[in-house]
Amino acid sequence: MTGVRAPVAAPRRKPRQSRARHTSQALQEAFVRLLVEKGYAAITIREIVAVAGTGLGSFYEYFENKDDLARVCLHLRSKALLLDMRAAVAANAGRPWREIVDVVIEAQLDAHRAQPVAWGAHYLLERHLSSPEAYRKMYDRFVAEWVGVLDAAGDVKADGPKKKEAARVCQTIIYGLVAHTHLGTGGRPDLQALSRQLRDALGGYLATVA
Amino acid sequence: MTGVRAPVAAPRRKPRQSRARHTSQALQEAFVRLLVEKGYAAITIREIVAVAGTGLGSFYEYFENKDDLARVCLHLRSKALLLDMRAAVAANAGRPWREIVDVVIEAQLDAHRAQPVAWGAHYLLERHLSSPEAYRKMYDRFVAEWVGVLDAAGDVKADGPKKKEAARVCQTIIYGLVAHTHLGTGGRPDLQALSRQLRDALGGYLATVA
Amino acid sequence: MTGVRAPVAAPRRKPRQSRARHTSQALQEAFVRLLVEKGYAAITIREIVAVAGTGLGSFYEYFENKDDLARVCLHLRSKALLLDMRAAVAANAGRPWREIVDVVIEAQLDAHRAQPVAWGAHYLLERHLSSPEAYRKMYDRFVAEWVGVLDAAGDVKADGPKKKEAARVCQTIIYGLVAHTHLGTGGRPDLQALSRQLRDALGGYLATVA
Amino acid sequence: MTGVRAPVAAPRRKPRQSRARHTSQALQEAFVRLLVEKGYAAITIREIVAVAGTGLGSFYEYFENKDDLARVCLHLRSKALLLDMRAAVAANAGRPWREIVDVVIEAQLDAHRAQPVAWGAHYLLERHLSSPEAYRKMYDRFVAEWVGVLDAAGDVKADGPKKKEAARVCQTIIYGLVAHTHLGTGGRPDLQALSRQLRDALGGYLATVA
DNA sequence: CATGAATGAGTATTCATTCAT
DNA sequence: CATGAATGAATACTCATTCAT
Repeated sequence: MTGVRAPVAAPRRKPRQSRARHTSQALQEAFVRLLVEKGYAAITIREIVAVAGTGLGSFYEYFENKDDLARVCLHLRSKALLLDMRAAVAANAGRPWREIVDVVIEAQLDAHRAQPVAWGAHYLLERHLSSPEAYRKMYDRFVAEWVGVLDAAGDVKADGPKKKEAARVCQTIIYGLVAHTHLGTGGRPDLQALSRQLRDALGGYLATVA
Repeated sequence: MTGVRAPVAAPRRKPRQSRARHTSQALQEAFVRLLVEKGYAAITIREIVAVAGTGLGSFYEYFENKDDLARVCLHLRSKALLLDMRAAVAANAGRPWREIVDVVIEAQLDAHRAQPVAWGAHYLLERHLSSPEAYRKMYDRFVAEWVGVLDAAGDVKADGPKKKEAARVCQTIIYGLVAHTHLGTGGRPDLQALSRQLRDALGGYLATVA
Repeated sequence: MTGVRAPVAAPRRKPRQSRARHTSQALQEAFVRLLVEKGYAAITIREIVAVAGTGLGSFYEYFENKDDLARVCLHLRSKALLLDMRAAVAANAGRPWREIVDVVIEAQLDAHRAQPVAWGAHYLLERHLSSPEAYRKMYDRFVAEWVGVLDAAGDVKADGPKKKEAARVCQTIIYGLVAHTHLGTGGRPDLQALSRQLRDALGGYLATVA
Repeated sequence: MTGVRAPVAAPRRKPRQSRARHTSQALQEAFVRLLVEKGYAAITIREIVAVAGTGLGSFYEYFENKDDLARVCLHLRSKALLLDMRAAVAANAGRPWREIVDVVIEAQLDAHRAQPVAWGAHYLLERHLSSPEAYRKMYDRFVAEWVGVLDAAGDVKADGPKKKEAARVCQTIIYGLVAHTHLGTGGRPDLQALSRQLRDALGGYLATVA
């Protein structure tokens, strides 16, 4: 130590666009690719930048560390799913719950159908990374979305607590089945069967508590 | 790893095992405690032995490394749960599925009721640690157990594939709800509500596909 | 480094130098400010340009690196002091040594009085930075100046070696007391007391060896 | 990030003796040797352990980092000097100040005579490393010692503030001359001349203010 | 002239693991 | 069987410096 710590504002800038977008994107893609190949713990920053084709320093220009990059990937993907779900619900508001749930199921499966491997990596990463807080936060976002789903249904008349519980259970069921299907099958999830199982499980549960 | 036994099979303890048993146990307990406090990645071997009150070298007398210790903890706990489940089913073979499922639910909840914090740590650990292979293996064991559950029911007559699918969905639902309840609530899971949710979800699903 | 001049020699400023002068000046001032706040080792180029409000690349337009900037700051300041000292001596040549020494003391203290904080930073920097060579070089310049001081006195008649030794001791005493006063007191040096101490110490020493 | 920060006591042990003493000693000696050879900033931890003949990890077993090691070296050496000084004064209490000052000068010079190169490194290191706080602290310790010197003299009767000022000036003079002699001459300080200069400077100053 | 995104050389530091006692 | 000092492989990360715009 040579001097006195003092209140000098620590500057930290984030690049804005174009080139930035490209580099950051490349790093994210490299990361996901490596994630599938060798698992989170085994990935080094040097590998990520090697695969991304950027310099080592560039990594730190865009992300704090490996966890930060992972969190960004996780967040972007689940946010997109959330939006898909919301859009599907909005387009079908007022219809009976059975139809709306079907619509939500299909919306989610469509998203997963497009990139099954990436989703596999996503669920893997999520299991590995989440602190309890991050886990809860993400979960709550989806539960809130499910409350919206039930609200949108024309034939659901449950009070607040009941509805929230049902939303939580629905989210747990769909998340469990979808995640398990993508985790348990190495890259070739049977989305046909998954669709049926989801309908049976969610339909059965909601029919019971409705 | 010699000297470690699942808590159900109580062997005659030879005097010389006594200290060994004690040390291994202490290490496991220290590990679980640290797991809850700071998360898997942040735990070092040095900390484990410090908390356990043993020497650094002793750790390596009992475990290969941190992962090994984690795997042992994970394995012992889930094996015990599996045995509880099996025993409950065996004692109620032939009864209708709704009753047997209730029995299974209660068996699992009893186990969780006894050590809610430890189970929270268990689910945390499992999320963090599992490689896809380990995950599948563990899952398959439980699915097989659920096939047994359905077999034991007097009123289930589904063919093999159908039955296996149902077993998988049941396992996913119960695992998802139980794990989420223990992860999402910081140490104070509402097992009352969980019990009801499980009955509704499993009952609803099975009623649908029965 | 072109465009930088010691404050005493005021050259005609060509328009095109204006911005350059400004940028270089801003960098120096930012550096000195940071030096006081957090110490040499902790300062990064990025911080300097952030505080100076210039671009990162601009730093390298004016300085080779951090050491270069430091050396420039150090050199400018001590050169100015040297010139002040010389001017004071020249204006009082021929008078008895006691008076001339008083004049030199006052000249130095005047310079320090004007910017006590900057001088604190200067001594800090000097301690940190100087290689033995740089240290010796700077010291020799001041010792030579002190030889001039003794030469200018009408009542000193010592031979070369004796005179050089006396000059060295004088420089060491004045440097030590002034530097210590600025280093040891956080920004509020008691220059009144320092003046008295310098007169006593230098006067006492020279009276002894005269 | 994988978990929750929590209040688990961070264990840090320090080896005690024998082997410990040896390793720590070797590291200190290697450091001093490198310090003379290439200067503080250029030294890497890897070099230190290479010269010391220990493993890389061992360095961190005994020191926090390079600064920590430097501080320890600095502290040990100046503490030893302080003790020498004190002992010399104690053995001559009551005698006139001129004699006691001579004794102190000789005590310090004896210490420096024994290891002129190491003392050169010491002054170099001190200049490089000291934060203002560390600087002040060390200085104050020596000033307090000088108060003791003046107290021990049979013929000094100054009041507190006056005495403290005189002590500070004496310390500054002796420190300045000794340090400069060791810094300015590459390893071959003329301690004969230094002794004379110290007597003249301290004697002259004290005679003036006495 | 000014800028700041990109770069990677260079090091500190951690922490699992060994093995002599 | 237990211990903990010694070890060094493995990596994260910083920050000076460049150069295309």
